[in-house]
Amino acid sequence: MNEQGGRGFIRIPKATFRAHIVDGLRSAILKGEISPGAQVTESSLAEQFGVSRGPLREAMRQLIDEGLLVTIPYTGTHVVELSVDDVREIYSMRVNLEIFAFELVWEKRDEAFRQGLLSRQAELTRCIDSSDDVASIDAELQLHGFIYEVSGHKILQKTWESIRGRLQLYWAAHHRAHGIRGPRRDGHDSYVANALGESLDVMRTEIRAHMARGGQQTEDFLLSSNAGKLERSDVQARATR
Amino acid sequence: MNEQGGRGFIRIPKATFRAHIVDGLRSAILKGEISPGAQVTESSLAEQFGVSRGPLREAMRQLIDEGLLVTIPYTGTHVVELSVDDVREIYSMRVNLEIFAFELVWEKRDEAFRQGLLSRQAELTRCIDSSDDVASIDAELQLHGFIYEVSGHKILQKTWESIRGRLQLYWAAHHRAHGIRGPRRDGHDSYVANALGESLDVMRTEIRAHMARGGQQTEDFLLSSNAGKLERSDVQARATR
DNA sequence: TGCTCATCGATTGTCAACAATCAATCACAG
DNA sequence: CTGTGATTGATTGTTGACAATCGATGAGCA
Repeated sequence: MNEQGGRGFIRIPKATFRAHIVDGLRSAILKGEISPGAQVTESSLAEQFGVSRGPLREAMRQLIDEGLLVTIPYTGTHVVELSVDDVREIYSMRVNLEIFAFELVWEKRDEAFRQGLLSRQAELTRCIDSSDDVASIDAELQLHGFIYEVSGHKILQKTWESIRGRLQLYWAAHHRAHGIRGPRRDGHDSYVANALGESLDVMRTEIRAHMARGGQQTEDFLLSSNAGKLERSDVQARATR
Repeated sequence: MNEQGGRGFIRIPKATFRAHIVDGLRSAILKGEISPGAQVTESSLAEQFGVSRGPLREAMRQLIDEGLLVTIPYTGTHVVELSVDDVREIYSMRVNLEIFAFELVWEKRDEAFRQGLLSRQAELTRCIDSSDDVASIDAELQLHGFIYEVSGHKILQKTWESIRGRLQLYWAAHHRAHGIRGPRRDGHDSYVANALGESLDVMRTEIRAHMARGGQQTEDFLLSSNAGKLERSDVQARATR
């Protein structure tokens, strides 16, 4: 894990240390600098971030809430491990949430919506064409997240954010394991086309198909890479939020 | 998980102060002992619960995440205020979540499911008949929550829990303001009947109608009781999570 | 060998004091 | 009287030290 040279005396990092640490730690987890299953201790992280255990503790608590960390009282805290069931749940939930978001947005689609969707699609295409896998993961999340933003539904948005982290974690692990990640560009082309199309029912079908493809691919990866890790379920069973 | 018989007499969960405080504080908020909009300070609560500010702070952070508290850095923390938009969002989200839950459960409905649903309906009816409004709120939440439990979908369950608190807060405030709360018993009778019925589509319609009734009732209450409270939006605009 | 139990190191949980920030107040000049 | 800037009290943010708990280790013994 790389320490960014000393600790810059840049005041006003974020209104509070906690928010700053949350971003840094989450980023480190999603970038794979701390691999799934690895233990993270408050003391070492506090030293790395140059703060005391207090704010760091609260930051970890938030990441536990986001489902990126798992903790066992008085014992230890680990980066969450991949689970096939979790991935199934995430994708089935995504189908549900994204259809709901489109139902909210459908009648309010305007030129700005069209532009926003197309620009994000273009960015995603660019990242795929240049084989920048890490950036393409982010671009894909930006594309899908756009719908939730436009919906203006705060609870829906927060729910999306609560699963986005784990989704990104799965994708990032998938990328590191398989070298190439390869999201289906034509899949997103038809996704965007239908999102701008005439029929909401067609879009519903598109979302289900879109998620089925992505979910299946991720499941296959997990089944192959997770064989023989039985202690994980044991850890999760005893874990508390 | 079964408790090992060895020394399993440690009755109190007492695992951590934080969990205990979260329950106590949330209960106090939902019971109205701290009214919406009231300020809660860490020091006074710490003294009240007989603990230091550390664990209490983490407990508050969790309730902030649950949407029961709102905090402004370095300034203060308040019990969240009712907002018409929030209620709209909660109810629209509930329609979505509960339909999803029934889609998951529908094919797996068995005798245990039927029994669980009927017993909770009976409990709700009993509370309504005895005019125990506070208990009927809890009973209604138990009835609806049962669906999410049975679904076995952890993310869906957590999402439901993340809005349940605010829903309960609204209902409790409604009850205190109007004296009588009066959930529609026949509404729940048809709800349960359709939940045990043959057609999933009918159940979808039932859920939409059920939420429309409850949502409209709560909205009317908020519009009448919240007139002239404009500074609230100001507070929420500056609040951070 | 195989089992029990005390011990030890590691990690999280808790505490009380100190620092930073904000909002209200008040003196004061125009 | 009105607006403005310093002051002050209140509240959250941060810190380092101390306590409680857990899992592993190894000694002791049948």
